[in-house]
Amino acid sequence: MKLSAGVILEILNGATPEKPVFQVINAKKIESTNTVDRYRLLLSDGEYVYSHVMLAAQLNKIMENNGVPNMSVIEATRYLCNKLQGDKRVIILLDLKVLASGTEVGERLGNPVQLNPNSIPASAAKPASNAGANVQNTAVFKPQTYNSNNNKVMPSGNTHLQVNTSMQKGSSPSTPNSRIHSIASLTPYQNRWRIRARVTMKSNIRTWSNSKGEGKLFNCNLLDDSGEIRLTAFKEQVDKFYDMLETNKVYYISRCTLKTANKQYSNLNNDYEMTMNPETVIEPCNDDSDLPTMTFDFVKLSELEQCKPQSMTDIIGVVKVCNDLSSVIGRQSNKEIVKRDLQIVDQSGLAVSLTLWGEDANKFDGQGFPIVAVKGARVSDYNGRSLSVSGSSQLIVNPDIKEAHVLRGWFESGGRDQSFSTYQGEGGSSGGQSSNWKTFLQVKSENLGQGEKADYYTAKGTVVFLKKDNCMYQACPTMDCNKKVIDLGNGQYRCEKCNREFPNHKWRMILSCNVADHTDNQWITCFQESAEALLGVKADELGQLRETDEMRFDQVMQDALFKSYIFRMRAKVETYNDESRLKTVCVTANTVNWKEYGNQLADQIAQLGI
DNA sequence: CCCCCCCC
Repeated sequence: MKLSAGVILEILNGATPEKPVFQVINAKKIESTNTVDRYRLLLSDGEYVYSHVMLAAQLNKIMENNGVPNMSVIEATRYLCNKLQGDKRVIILLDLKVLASGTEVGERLGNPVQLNPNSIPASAAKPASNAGANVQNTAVFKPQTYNSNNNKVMPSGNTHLQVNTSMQKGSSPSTPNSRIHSIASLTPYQNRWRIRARVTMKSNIRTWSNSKGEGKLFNCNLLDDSGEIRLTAFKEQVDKFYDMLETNKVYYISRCTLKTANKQYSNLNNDYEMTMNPETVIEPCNDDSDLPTMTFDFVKLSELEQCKPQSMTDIIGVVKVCNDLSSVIGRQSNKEIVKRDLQIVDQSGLAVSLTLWGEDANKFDGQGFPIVAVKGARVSDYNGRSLSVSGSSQLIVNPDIKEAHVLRGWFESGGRDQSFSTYQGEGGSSGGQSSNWKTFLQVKSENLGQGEKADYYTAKGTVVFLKKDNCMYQACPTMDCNKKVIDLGNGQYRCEKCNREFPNHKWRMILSCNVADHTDNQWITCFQESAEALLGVKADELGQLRETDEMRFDQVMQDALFKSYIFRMRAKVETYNDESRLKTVCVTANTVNWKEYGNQLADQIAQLGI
């Protein structure tokens, strides 16, 4: 009996060969309370064994009549391969024919090896997959485990996270609750499982309030030697389990709700995540010495280029520069936040900025070139690429793991003296500043400003239109108060914000103008300084002109047209009266430095790679 | 059911 050797890989890579022949190594009933039960198969093609295989529900009858005993050789008359979130693929058998019963075959055919669903090798038929995909799964450093309790690096036997204990050992329905499942084997299609896992991260309790309601929650990350998963508790379950769950301790956990993880918010290597429900059972486990305490999926600093901005990734580096504490005012929170910028380096020859916030920043000691590992660092495209330790990140200083020792060895034996390259904003040199050069067409086609945060970009543009109506107003003369004043007519001007009258006012500008480049045009708003730069006149002087010499005022507006500048812009969609539109504020407008701009163009041309 | 994690 001949299996279609290699056919699993072909199917997973998009091919649809006719009537492939497989061996069913094992079948397991996945019971469901809210839909029909399904069967999950461990399928072999003689070369590979694949575990993400489901049987269409209409074939359940065959299974129930024991029509496909283990080791049966089957022909898949009809089948399909579905892509799930995270590029996972599941093969679904729609129709099958038993060519030889397992009772006759009796053994595995060939010497198939388990295929890791997280990293399916390409076959000749592999279609182009999406570029820029999360590179975490292809990190060059293998995930390692270590045990912080005894500070010994444990042997890394856990690099393959696909091990599915329940499938490999077969099901034992007589004791469904006593057997321990591996985290990697959990799917939303099972409802009877129990894991034994270590809490590697526990968040604070957070509250929320939005249009859908309000409540409180916390998450924690769970780890066993097969993989990791995020667990979230809401409301009642927060009260029930928050104190009980402690970081670094091990628990038996069962009866949580599994759902597909939103990769945007999770840095864990799991397609699913768990939510506690009223049935959830958690018991402490004291014998925890065998479980790993932390896994990393390190990405080299030179590989950050392939990480999408706003994604999370695990990184490790030597702190070459530790800057002093500083603080910023959060744009949305409007509160002062303490931060510290580090510059970290690794063997890949890159130096990247890593920002610590709050307590992490406060207590960080940069003496002696410490090594920092961050699980779930946020990647941003500021200055090309930079990193930030976010709330769900875990920062570990001088971790006792193999990668850290290798890094230390490299740094001490010459690494510290080598020169490092840095990421640049698009277009290369711009005095170390993030430039992010865009044409106005790119601004539109790339949907700049459509995200949660404002987008900054640089563009060369020519002023083609100025709205002179309402381009300036009489403002409160108090420093830092730019509130429009009310002309009381008696020579007094009232500021509602400062709640007082003044004998004078200052002039403030809000200049709407249209700027164009060779691709498109853009309406922008220029406030005081940038408006003065475009008009070549101070606001107070222009205000005088407007009141005393309208001809010359108009002339100033006229003269400002058709001049070119390098604009620094902040773009953000704003919603007003249910209508949302892109608002672009000019941060600075500088006269064109032609030598610099020429170099800039030359860089862009070079990047075309012609 | 959250998903904010900040700045240039």
